[in-house]
Amino acid sequence: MKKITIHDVACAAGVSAATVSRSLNLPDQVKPAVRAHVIATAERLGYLADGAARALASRRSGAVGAIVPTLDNPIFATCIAALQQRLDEHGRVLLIASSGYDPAREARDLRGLLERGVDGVMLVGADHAAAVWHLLASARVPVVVTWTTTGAPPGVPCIGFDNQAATRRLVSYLLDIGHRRIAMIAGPSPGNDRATARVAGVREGLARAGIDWPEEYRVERPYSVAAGRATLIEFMSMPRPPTAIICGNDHLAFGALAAAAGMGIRVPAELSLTGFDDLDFAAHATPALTTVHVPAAAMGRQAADCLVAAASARAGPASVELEAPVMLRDTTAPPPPIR
Amino acid sequence: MKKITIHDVACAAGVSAATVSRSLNLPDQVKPAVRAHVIATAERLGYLADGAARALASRRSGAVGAIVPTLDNPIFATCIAALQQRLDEHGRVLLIASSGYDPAREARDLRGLLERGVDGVMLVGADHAAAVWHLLASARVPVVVTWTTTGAPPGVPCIGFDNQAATRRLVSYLLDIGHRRIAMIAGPSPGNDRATARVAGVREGLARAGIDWPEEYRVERPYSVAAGRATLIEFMSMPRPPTAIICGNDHLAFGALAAAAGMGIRVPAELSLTGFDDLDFAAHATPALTTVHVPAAAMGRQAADCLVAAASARAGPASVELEAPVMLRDTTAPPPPIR
DNA sequence: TTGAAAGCGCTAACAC
DNA sequence: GTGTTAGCGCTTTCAA
Repeated sequence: MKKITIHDVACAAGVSAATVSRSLNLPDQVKPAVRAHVIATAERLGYLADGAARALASRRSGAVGAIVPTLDNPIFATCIAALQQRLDEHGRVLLIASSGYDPAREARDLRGLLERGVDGVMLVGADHAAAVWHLLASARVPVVVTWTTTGAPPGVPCIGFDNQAATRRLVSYLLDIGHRRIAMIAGPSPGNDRATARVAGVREGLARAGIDWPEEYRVERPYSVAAGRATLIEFMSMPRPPTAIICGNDHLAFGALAAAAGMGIRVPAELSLTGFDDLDFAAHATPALTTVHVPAAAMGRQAADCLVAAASARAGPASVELEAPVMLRDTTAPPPPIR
Repeated sequence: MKKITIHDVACAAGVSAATVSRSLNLPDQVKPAVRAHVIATAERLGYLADGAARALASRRSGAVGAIVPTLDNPIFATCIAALQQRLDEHGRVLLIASSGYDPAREARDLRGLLERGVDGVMLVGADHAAAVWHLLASARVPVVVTWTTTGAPPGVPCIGFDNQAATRRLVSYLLDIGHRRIAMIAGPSPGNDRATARVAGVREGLARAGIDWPEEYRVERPYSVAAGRATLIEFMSMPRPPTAIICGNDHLAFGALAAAAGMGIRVPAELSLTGFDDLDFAAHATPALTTVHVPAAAMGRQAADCLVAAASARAGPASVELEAPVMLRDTTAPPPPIR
């Protein structure tokens, strides 16, 4: 028993292949009775369309690609989950790749996606290898940049939020409640405009208040619980330790929180801690983590809509700026009185 | 400027299209000098192969599909991350779908993947709609079942672990340290053989010890932090509350942990709690969560290898049983003395 | 080792 | 509304 093609269905239904094709794809161009009969026949025969042939003839694949830094961080998984679900509703499938924060690998993976004929691509951040933009341009495939609102080439829509403003607000809040010695455990900046913007936000917030930000209060670490743990110990072992630590993401903050507990440092009474992402568990940590809520699911959904629109009509894809509110919870409080 | 095809490259390089194709796909069937020249020309022209045409002619797409219940649970995201990475190393791409634990949606999504011509499919669990197995069989596509070692149709390899044995071991441990009133917050059983097996493991462990398991000590809840929270309150409000609660996954356990804290119940002194999955944060919860380690990344990696092997050779794909060790941490201890 | 030619299964003009 | 006819861009026998 060999593969069933559109011809087999056509023969069995007593119509032409074109009519079968139309019954399936352009239902209202075919007489209802015929269409019903064709569809029933296709079903009876267990016909499964050949996507390759379809894509070759119609010049679109119905697939969308996405490249994220990693799927191991739930914040990206959440975005991808939403993207996938929305694409599914549009009858599209999702091709996914992860770069591991490596620009070269990203370019290579993008090539792979493009060769598979994706009708659109979602990227995280605006900072990518030149090859990425070249490939995208020469393949003439719609792109959407997420997680940021700035830095994308002209014509590329962004669906994101303002990373810099978010940490700036965090700093304002900490200053308001009395902190002056604020440190930051930032994420890796190479190829990561979000991490860079978050640092800039802290710097900006401090500068606006006329507060100096000593070099040693700012370190760059991989996004991991272990790094957060180790770095908190470093910070708190300084002769003049910070009273508040801003972490580049929630993983770092969880590590810092655990290390503080281990060192017997009470959070928030003795030390304030903030995260970034608002993962599911942030609200359930003990104490509950003050953090910035990243609208991951919303970005995924809107990216899907944007790409589907761009693929069908030439619906001028507009950029969207989403909210990234500070979630004040229980890891922040005024600093202890100065001794 | 239109799309560059293999013919353009052939012309520019002064060879035939066949030679270009071979230079790219079967490099050692072509004289090194010619090959080098062809590849350079392709590069210079910015040639990007058309996957649809390639797939149509060669009858394989280089894509693998995976359907997971949800990507929003990091345990599946971790598996997918590993699967994707390994496929990437093999030059394959990953098409991903999520069923939301809905068998009908799973069948529909599988159809979508199959129509896109995936060369293999990874499924979670062995309990699927009949349509799923039919589709797979008639499309003659290799499948691999993960997360379990039993229940798959003959000939379908499983790369998983023994869910039942895992919770049985958990129960043995709890019995050993003195617990007799053991409750369970199980996950939704419909279409979920893992959840069912985990309940069976608890039942078996208790039965082996000759201990009765009252109906009211076993409830089924959605896999969410909120459900864990609410259910713990229910359990602890019973006239005769359990001294230990086994949660169907870590999310439920986190919720239970938070609720216990809220109720002023000390864990593990007054109540023992266990999870299942061993998410990143399990080790960093306060107290650190005793749970079953699910080898999500290992399953993803091995599933990738299995599918790639099955697609190229007919390498009899073998089932693999992985370890799912109990991670004893700080949420379990002997029950309080009987008053 | 290379080239010529025949499709792969489907869609999209274009006729009828 | 439906059928006919060309390809879509590539791989792959088969000959040379």
